[in-house]
Amino acid sequence: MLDLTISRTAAKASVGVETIRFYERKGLIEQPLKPLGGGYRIYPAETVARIRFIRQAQELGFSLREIDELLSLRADPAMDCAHVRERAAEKLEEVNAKIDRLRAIRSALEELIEICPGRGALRTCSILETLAASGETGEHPNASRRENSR
Amino acid sequence: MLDLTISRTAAKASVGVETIRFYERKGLIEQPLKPLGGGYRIYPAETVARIRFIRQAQELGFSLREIDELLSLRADPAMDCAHVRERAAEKLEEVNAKIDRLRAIRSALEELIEICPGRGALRTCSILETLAASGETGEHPNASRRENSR
DNA sequence: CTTGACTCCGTACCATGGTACGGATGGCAT
DNA sequence: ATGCCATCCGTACCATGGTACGGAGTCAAG
Repeated sequence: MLDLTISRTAAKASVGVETIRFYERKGLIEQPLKPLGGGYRIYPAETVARIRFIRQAQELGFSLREIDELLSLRADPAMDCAHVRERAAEKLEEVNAKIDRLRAIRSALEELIEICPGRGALRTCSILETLAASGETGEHPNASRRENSR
Repeated sequence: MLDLTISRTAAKASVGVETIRFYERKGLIEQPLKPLGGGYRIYPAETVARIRFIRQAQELGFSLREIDELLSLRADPAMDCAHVRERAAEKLEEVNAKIDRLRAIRSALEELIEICPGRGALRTCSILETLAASGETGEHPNASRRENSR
């Protein structure tokens, strides 16, 4: 198989060359050493998987910083396992919360599809109304002092 | 109940005042009319729900443009129902894809948590390795030559 | 009728996540 | 040895999604 130069790596990972360099600068992927004696860098196949993971995680609303945290979670003898476990559990909570919210949106979309062309379609219904079950939470540490009187 | 001025609306929705103005400029929420005879704008309660939805959807990786599309999906007599249905079905596909990817990440995290502190922990395992099942797909129409767009 | 907090509006600035550009260098086929 | 493309590296620029700021107007209490 052909060596993974940067442009071939980029093509396999479905990103541009500049994106790979950008991730290297950000420390998300490791820049391979230049071959001794000069020449071009060769990337390990794992880099392709890593970039793909980055892009997928981004579409799920994780920032590059968070993705870096996810990627550095590894169970190996060089890591403090209790720490890894703890961080993984936190991430797991976030992921579960996202799944729940996506499921709520999914239900709303399904209801919309079901209602829409059914009969005379005289019923009105938007995503927001369908989602109305979503509860009230706390206030924000911002704005309006003097909440009383008026 | 007290009138929802912009700062009270912002507090209820857990965002800053400036964020509301920004969303108005972008057309994501409608700016209420100023009361005739001058004075401050009063926001309908629905705006709070709308803003909360926007923030949640953002955390799920939707852009403001996409969120606008989601919010404008409504089954009502003024809309072309077949069109709404079609767009809703597209969004539903996206949402399902996101749920699937999150589930894969969840499994990886669970495996990590399970493996990590178990025994001698001599096994090495990262999220990426755990996710290795995620398949290879095609190449990108990118790479060599800088003449492409996205 | 003054004071202090809030609104309104325009414009400027900021962080994140890239994209593009340009000059120097490397690889390789003719 | 000469093109021609790709790599390398630094710097500049860009879009998105806000955040901050300044000045003028508004409201309500004292």
